[in-house]
Amino acid sequence: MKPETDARITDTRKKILDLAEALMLSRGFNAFSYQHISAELGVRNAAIHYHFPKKSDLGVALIERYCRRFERFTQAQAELSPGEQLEKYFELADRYFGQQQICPSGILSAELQTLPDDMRLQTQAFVTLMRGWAADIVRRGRDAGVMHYPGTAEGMGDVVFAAMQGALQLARFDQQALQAVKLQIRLLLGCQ
Amino acid sequence: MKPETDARITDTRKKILDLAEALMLSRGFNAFSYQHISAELGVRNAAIHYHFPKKSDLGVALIERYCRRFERFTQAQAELSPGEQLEKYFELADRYFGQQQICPSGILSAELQTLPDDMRLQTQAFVTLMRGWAADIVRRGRDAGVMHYPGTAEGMGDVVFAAMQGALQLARFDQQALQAVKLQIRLLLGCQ
DNA sequence: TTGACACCTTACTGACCAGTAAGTAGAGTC
DNA sequence: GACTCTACTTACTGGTCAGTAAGGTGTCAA
Repeated sequence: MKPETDARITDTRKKILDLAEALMLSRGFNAFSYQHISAELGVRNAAIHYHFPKKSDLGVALIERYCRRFERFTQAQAELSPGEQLEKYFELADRYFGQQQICPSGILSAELQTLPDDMRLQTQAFVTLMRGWAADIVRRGRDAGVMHYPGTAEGMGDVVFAAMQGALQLARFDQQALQAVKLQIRLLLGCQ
Repeated sequence: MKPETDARITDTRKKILDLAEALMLSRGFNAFSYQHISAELGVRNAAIHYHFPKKSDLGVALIERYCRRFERFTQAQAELSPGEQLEKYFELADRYFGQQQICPSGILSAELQTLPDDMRLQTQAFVTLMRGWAADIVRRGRDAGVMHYPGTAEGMGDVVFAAMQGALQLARFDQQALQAVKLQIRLLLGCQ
């Protein structure tokens, strides 16, 4: 039995992923290069290719990490009330906003047509996770009697997810927009 | 007095703009090149540079055209009822969806950090137009007693705008998502 | 002490990119 | 028939990009 799995995540590899993540969320996947990363990291270009032979390998690894992280995130929130879960969902967006970034699903779906197939599939999985969680929150909110809205939980979840993704993009022009959209969603869910 | 203004819009120039528009909405501004356009148009690369010396000139011209088009669009709808205006707003999105495209404000805000300054300014103007129109619709809808929602018209307008922008991106993964979001927005506005 | 391996480096390739300079063909003007 | 302007062309530059091949170095295990 080998103690591998996550043991082989070297320091450099993690730093590459961290830098690539920041670059992707602020500039987009197509708009950053291995040069951007290697210059910042103080290594040569080929060092990045050693860890991620193709750029799509880096992209897939990034989204996989998002998926794992988001699953840990939802599991950690599992015991909270739906209202608190919604606020945690909002806090995710706040964190992106604070770093002048947008939601990974926003960038990736905007660039989707130019992404390699493996990245597209992985993106789809990530979007499905985020969408599902939004629907879950509002479904449990309604079941618990603390959220009130017409239509289905899936429909309302999609509106919450889509509006938050759009709000992060809007916030690039108007700093207040994210707050405004969060407030309006709370009002629409009848939980404020 | 010269009869200029729009008279100098040649056929080629218009074709370039049309092709660039389609490319931008499906692939993004950074992800298409003058080669894409010239190959499709059967001219040489430099012909595009003749009409649009820098790529940012083409970008600015594109967004300016969007602004003019959107202003004509809202003026043409001025006499309709708020409910009908909302449906026209939705039809805009349907048209993008039908061509596997997303909203220009979606692409441009996602790529914003990599865009030249002149394009950023123009994008801001376009986003302001679209946002304002969404707020106008729901404000007049409430004033006319046909739409009902908590909070401010600006907040509700932002949610509608952001949700539609997000929905077009979501629709790249799930064909039903756009319909679902439109339906939910109608329900939230109490006009269905 | 030797060999294997992880983790880099140097040095390169070929593709693509935006952008430019100089020339040309045709249409319209005086 | 010379002049001018529009709308291109050919031919090129310099930069950036992802990706590769081959070599070096330090660590660790047998």
